Amino acid sequence: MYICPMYSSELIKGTLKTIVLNLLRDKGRMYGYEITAKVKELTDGKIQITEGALYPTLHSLEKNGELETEKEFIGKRVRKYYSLTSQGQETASQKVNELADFMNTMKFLLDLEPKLGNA
Amino acid sequence: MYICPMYSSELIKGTLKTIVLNLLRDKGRMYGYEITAKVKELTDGKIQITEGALYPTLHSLEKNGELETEKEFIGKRVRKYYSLTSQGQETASQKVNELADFMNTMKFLLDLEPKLGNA
DNA sequence: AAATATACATAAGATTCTTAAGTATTTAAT
DNA sequence: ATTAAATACTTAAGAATCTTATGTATATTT
Repeated sequence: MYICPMYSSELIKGTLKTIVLNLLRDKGRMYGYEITAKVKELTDGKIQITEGALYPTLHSLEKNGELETEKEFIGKRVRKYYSLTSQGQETASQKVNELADFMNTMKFLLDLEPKLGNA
Repeated sequence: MYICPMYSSELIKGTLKTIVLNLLRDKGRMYGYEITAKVKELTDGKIQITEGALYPTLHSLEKNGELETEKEFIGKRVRKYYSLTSQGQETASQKVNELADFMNTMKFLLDLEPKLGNA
């Protein structure tokens, strides 16, 4: 079995929003730094979201009405907790379903199994 | 079961080279237009590679020594057949393995199954 | 005291796609 | 016969999204 130390960045591209939305759906609310740490932990370091990728994505999702934020002070330091809006809940479901479907298609395409009818 | 008409472009990004290399490994040699048609057919139209994406990718892979070409005339029209170099064979294997590993990781991450040890 | 971890933000540059336009031959439809 | 659609390739402008780097600041560990 092939073991990959870390995935090439092209693969992460396109799945980041889905990862974030799904994690927030599961955990309720999280802050940015926590998301990077959780993804790294859950994937044994194989997916490491950089801050330069994450924060603009979070801002974009918030601007688009998928996420809402609450600020909290931990001592003197600010934390921004993100959670899904109701629209974000729907988007999360759609994105996860689409990715699951895509992965099935890719599996078929890469295995090049004989094509069966859809009946 | 969710059915997707066509995947959002972010998902295709990052998998195009892998798709092309794998198809060429399976078919021996193909020309560009044939690749777009084959992928569309195999995926029921869910993955439609545009020419603006494919041709630059083929040129890039050739420039990088993964592919080699033969020109053939069909009547007065030129066709460029692409096939894998020995380096391309290796790259194809690596890319497919990496993508398979990535999909396993993503499946785990999206299902959020309880983490099991790797022992 | 210094190094590392926590926690955010953002800008410049790279990559890779979409969209569009261009060229030209061949086949199918009217 | 003429037109439209399919075949077949190329390339450029623009958009999206990531990497890399920098900046700021607090908290914890060595």
